[in-house]
Amino acid sequence: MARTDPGEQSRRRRERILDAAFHAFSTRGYRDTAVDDIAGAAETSKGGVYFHFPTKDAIFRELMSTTADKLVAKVERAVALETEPVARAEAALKAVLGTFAGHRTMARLLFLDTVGAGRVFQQETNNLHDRFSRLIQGYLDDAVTAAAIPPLDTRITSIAWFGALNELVARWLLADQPGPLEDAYPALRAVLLRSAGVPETRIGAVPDPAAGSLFPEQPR
Amino acid sequence: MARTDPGEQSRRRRERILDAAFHAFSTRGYRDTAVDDIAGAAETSKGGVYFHFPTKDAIFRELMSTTADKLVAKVERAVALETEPVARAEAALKAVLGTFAGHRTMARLLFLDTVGAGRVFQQETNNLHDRFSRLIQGYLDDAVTAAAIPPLDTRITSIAWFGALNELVARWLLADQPGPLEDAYPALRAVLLRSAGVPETRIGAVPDPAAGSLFPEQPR
Amino acid sequence: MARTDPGEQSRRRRERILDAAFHAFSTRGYRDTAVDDIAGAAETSKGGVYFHFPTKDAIFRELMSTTADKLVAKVERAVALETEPVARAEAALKAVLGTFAGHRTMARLLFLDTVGAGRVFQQETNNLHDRFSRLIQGYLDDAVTAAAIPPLDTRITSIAWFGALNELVARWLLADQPGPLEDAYPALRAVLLRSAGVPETRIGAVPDPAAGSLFPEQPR
Amino acid sequence: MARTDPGEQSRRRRERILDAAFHAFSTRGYRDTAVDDIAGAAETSKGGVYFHFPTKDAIFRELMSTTADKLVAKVERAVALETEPVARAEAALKAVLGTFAGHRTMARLLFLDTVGAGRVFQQETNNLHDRFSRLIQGYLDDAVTAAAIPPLDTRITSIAWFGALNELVARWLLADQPGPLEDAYPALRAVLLRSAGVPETRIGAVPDPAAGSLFPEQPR
DNA sequence: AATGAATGAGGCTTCATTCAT
DNA sequence: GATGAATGAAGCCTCATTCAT
Repeated sequence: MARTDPGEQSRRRRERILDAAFHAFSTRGYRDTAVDDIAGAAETSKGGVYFHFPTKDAIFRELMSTTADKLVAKVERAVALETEPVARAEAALKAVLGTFAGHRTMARLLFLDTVGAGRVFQQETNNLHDRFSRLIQGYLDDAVTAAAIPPLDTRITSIAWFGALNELVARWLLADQPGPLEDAYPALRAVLLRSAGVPETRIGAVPDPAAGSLFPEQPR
Repeated sequence: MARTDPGEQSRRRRERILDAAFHAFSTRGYRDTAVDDIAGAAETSKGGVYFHFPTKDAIFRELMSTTADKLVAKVERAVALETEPVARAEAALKAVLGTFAGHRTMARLLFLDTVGAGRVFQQETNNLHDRFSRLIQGYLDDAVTAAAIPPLDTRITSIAWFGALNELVARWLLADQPGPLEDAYPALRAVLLRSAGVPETRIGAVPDPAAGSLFPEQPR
Repeated sequence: MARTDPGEQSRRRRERILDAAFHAFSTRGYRDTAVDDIAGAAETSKGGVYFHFPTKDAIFRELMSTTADKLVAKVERAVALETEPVARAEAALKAVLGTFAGHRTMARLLFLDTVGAGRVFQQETNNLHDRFSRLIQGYLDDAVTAAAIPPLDTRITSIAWFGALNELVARWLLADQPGPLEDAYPALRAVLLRSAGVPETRIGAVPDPAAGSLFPEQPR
Repeated sequence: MARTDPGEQSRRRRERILDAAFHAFSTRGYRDTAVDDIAGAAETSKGGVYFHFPTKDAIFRELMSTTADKLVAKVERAVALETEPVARAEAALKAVLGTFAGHRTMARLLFLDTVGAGRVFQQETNNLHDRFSRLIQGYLDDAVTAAAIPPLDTRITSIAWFGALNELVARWLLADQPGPLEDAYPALRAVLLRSAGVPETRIGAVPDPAAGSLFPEQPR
């Protein structure tokens, strides 16, 4: 009689809660999001939320890790299309930037609120950042091995890359009326490739962006 | 005959409160620090805190801005000792890293908890990061003008620099048993200078650090 | 099969809170009643109170208006039983006095604490008093139209009536060991009817009260 | 050397505090006036206030009684100028109304905030109202004795008079844009004299006021 | 599975009063 | 006499979590 498995509906409800939480956390931050808000947005009740998740922070944690999973997968798919080491690094960079450009709230969740959630989540944050920087480090190591770039401290370099990316996205998120995030790509690419010692010839010319397009100067 | 000005003691108490708040915010974060905690640590009462400050976030704001002031002043003093553009940038970098190395909690306050404080402070955070990245941008612009480095997008580059620095410090703060922060300096210096197009000859050789000294691999 | 509607119990609890608040406000006044007191008296918790009402003053407001509603309804029912204008006015008077006599605390809430609640409620108070005096004014206007009383300033007269009533009740409330409130009815009736120009013959003889029965002289 | 008695200055300061308190209590009410507010307005410090008065409510009490004293004295002076009983009552009425008309804040203090101050002051209020109604009662008793009015329950009547007066003043205070209080005098006089059985001939014609002049109907 | 109601610890802020200087 | 600083008891409200139905 049932058109859907038993449990199918439950799974759907669970998903609705996650979506609602995702949106709420991204918008208002962890501390400023009440479980009631999530329940309301998911069109269920507080009790309903607690049926599917043991605590508020379990929701947050799950969101953090699945979101990161998605992003990592996306990066890996993009990287797999390239073979040349530097091109692979570029692909990773582009994938990340492109994803955030299209999913402002995802960026917000991953990059802005991790600490905001409080000390409980610092380990979580640590893991997340670690995961990403090690992903980058892997590509850099490959490039070193392939002699595409000189030997260098790939640990520090990958941290620097990730930090640079992070900061750029964060500032873009907080800016009043930012231009498209992708506008920053050429300049960022140049900065990062240079920092890893990629030869200038490989980098090529950097097109001059419409000055100030990404972060218009606000009169203030 | 009074050994202390009138108000001298009051000022001292105010300072004690700020110190206590500084430590508490740095350790536990804004949201997880109760005014009672601050009062207790400052050996006064809640009412005493409220005599000196109108609200909890006024304390936070004052701390943020004076701490930033101190750091900026320190950087400017260090930079003033150098004349050659790249050397100036290096001095700035070293000053920041050195300061944080010696004041772990200051770093924590400025770099980790800004967002944690909640959306009220995002503007504050924005200002802070902006201030620092523009400081860096100034030095980069000078270097471009002096032809010490090729023309480049100094806005993006300075954001990248700040982000790289930020991330490095943050990871150092969150690491379990990190080595001295200064150990990271040579590698970071190389990465950043390269990213700005400083010629390889000017950068010189990067000493090989004791592998993994800064972030010892944790079995996990 | 449930013996009680869903929500029935909730409504009961809500009512219990209102009752408790009513009693507390009437006894100690708005400012001197803590939400904790209300919760305690309603055998629930502070949180329970806040589940049913958004703020403390929402409770007060609801109490004010429903109490006034009840009283107005009572007066209107009593008045409807009479047709002759002066008799209607008398009925109204008697209904109010009788209600207060039986519900000391209701009187207290409506008449003593309105201002005590603070300036926020002055508008509320204004409305309440206005409502009552206009009710009276209506009856007086009818009486004028029916030529039962001479033309007069019914606005001022109704205010005077309400004030007289108010003061009498207030003094009765505050007196140490007052006699029954109804004892004051004959004299008050005479005073008010006379004030509206009702002919002496219609008023009739005023029975001599046991001297001082309402407000026994206190040695002091 | 001193041009003023010792203590003269102190007395002046005390007076300044009372004035400031008077204004503050009248404007914001007892509970919403902080001792700091009083100190500030009196251009002294909190400690200064506590040098002159033991507690906040002592200030209030003193203000209440001296203000009442002044008003009583004024009434008695006005009454003393008349000999005929009804005229004396009229004089009292006129004096009170006239005083309030000129001292809106005094009225506010005496009539609006007495209960607002909380239960501590209910006795105080009781005394105040009692004092006034007995003053009136005295004049009514004289009038009865002089056979200017028929025998009646002067206690209840005086309470009614006071209540009527009180309510009229209160509504005038709370009205948005009330006309001059004195405009209400003729009608109020008529109401009250009639209520005490003063013959219609003695009352005379009541001039028709500009309709609604005292309480303009507000569209709402 | 879901709901709404209840709980109670904890947070920020206010303010009358006290007191050392 | 006066001042500013300090105290601490309340007060209102929020919210993660639990639970009976």
